Amino acid sequence: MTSNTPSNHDPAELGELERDILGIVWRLQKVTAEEVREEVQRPLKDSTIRTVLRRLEEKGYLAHSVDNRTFIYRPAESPQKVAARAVQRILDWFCEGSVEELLVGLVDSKVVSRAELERLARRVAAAKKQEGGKA
Amino acid sequence: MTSNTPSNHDPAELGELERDILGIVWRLQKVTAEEVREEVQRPLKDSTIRTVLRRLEEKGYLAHSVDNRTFIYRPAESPQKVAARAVQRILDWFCEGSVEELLVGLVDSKVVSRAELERLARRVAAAKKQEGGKA
DNA sequence: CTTATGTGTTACAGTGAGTAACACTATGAC
DNA sequence: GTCATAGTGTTACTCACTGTAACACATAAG
Repeated sequence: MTSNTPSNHDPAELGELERDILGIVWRLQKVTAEEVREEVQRPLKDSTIRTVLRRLEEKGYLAHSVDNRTFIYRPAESPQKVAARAVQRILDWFCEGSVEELLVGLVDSKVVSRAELERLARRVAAAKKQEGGKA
Repeated sequence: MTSNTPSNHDPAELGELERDILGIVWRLQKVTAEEVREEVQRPLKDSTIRTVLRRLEEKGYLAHSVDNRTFIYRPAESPQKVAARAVQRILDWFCEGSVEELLVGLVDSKVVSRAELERLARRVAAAKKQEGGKA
């Protein structure tokens, strides 16, 4: 593993533009600043895009490699992972860590439908067998 | 006007002190500024506490009634509801709305155990009967 | 009327995000 | 070799928000 800031960052604390750009990188997987700029809705200067990309990398969301002097940015973590950490924080803050409370709330608020939850639970149960219960 | 910004607020964007105090109100259900102050860890001036309480009310997390000229603060929304909305936003931002993606990520990241998920799904399935399947 | 007690108003410093200019460097054209 | 071009590094400014609080105002109690 190549040194990461060990999952210390904080998804919810991204600004709107940062989220936008992060989303673009997640979608395209490999992008240059120029490409990002074309993709972004707002008309922004090149330096703005690059500043945000750099900050996202500092925060651990992105990584870049250099292709012939041009930076190619890539996600450093999957959206799922980032989202999971975000949810973890919500759990800690608003539900005192009780996943059940949270899930109940999600169903209550129609964020997750019963059907979805059941389907997912089934899927997970199925996956469990294959894995053979690890810790 | 009593007008609230109708559920437009944004749980993740609370500061640390705000979250602390919101947590206290959720725990105690009915509190005065003084009581909050006793509960908070940091040594803060009375006006600080009251400012934060007021801001939390402005943001829609709290409500207050007046008991003999003293403000009694109460939660305006359940933690579950707030948490659900927060999760909804995470969904929108990081999973393009796919609950499944999110839940898979949660299980992957061990935020939610398989067991929990299954248990919850069962519980939800049970609840469904009572409600009579709506959309 | 004076004193507590509690509220309303206002403010200021620190931080982070949005936004960008400008300087620097290396590559390719001539 | 020099010049233009494309791309990066550095630096900065503004705004909004949060933590923190002082101070003025009002009202119930004595």
